[in-house]
Amino acid sequence: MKNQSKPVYLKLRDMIAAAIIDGRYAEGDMLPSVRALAAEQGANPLTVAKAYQQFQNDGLVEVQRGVGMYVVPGAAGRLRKSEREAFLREEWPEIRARMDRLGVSARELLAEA
Amino acid sequence: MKNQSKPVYLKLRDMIAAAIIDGRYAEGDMLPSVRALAAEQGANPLTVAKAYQQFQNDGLVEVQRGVGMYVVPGAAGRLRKSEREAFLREEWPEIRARMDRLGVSARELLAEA
DNA sequence: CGCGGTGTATTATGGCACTGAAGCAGTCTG
DNA sequence: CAGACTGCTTCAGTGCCATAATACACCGCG
Repeated sequence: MKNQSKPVYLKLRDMIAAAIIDGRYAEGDMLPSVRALAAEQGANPLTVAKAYQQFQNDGLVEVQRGVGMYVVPGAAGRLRKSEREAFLREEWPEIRARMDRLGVSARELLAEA
Repeated sequence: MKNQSKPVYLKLRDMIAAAIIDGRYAEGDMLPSVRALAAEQGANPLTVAKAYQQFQNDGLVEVQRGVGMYVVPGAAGRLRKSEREAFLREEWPEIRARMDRLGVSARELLAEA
């Protein structure tokens, strides 16, 4: 029902963001090259570059031309913080309203953990 | 952060679905004509028709040619049920994983209610 | 019947996002 | 310098979305 086909570059972006937050791409580490990640994910190098671009703009990764892209110190924390705020501010209210309309109990779902 | 620009016809679809579930378009009622709703929402009649089309396909709305489109009896319940299932199956797991990663606790979410 | 209200089909057009292919530019290593 | 790696730029193709302008088919009412 819901169109779950997000653009590839956004899926990659989320994938990378999760990896940074979880520390699988540690601060100071070099990210996989666009070509390497593209090959691994079966995507186009340009599409990967577009995903990386998002992080550059936010200053979470730094580019060394001809070398690679590095995770900036503090990136994991800042990323978690900003995503957390964005989630609470923009996504949760809608989700909550949706759950109420559909008769889904938030308390019930959150208790399962 | 999250791209909130969904296609117009999907936004209309969600808007109408919410109205049906909430009973603002009651079962047996006639929906606004494509031209009327288009004018009201500043959209194109064809785009509205495309949104309505979704509900016809699911048998939630019946067309009386030359008259209008009517909400089928039981539509609200069926719609709520199917959306509820889709939500729990497709959206909730991702939301839950996201919350865990971002360190959002159930407690702080439920406190707002 | 005639008129104005419904939804629908057709065709064309412009815009935009996504993806892709090839090549350019910078850096490191030997 | 030569080669192999990096990211980046440019040009192009594809498909979806939204819009528009018509035209058609049906119904209810006077």
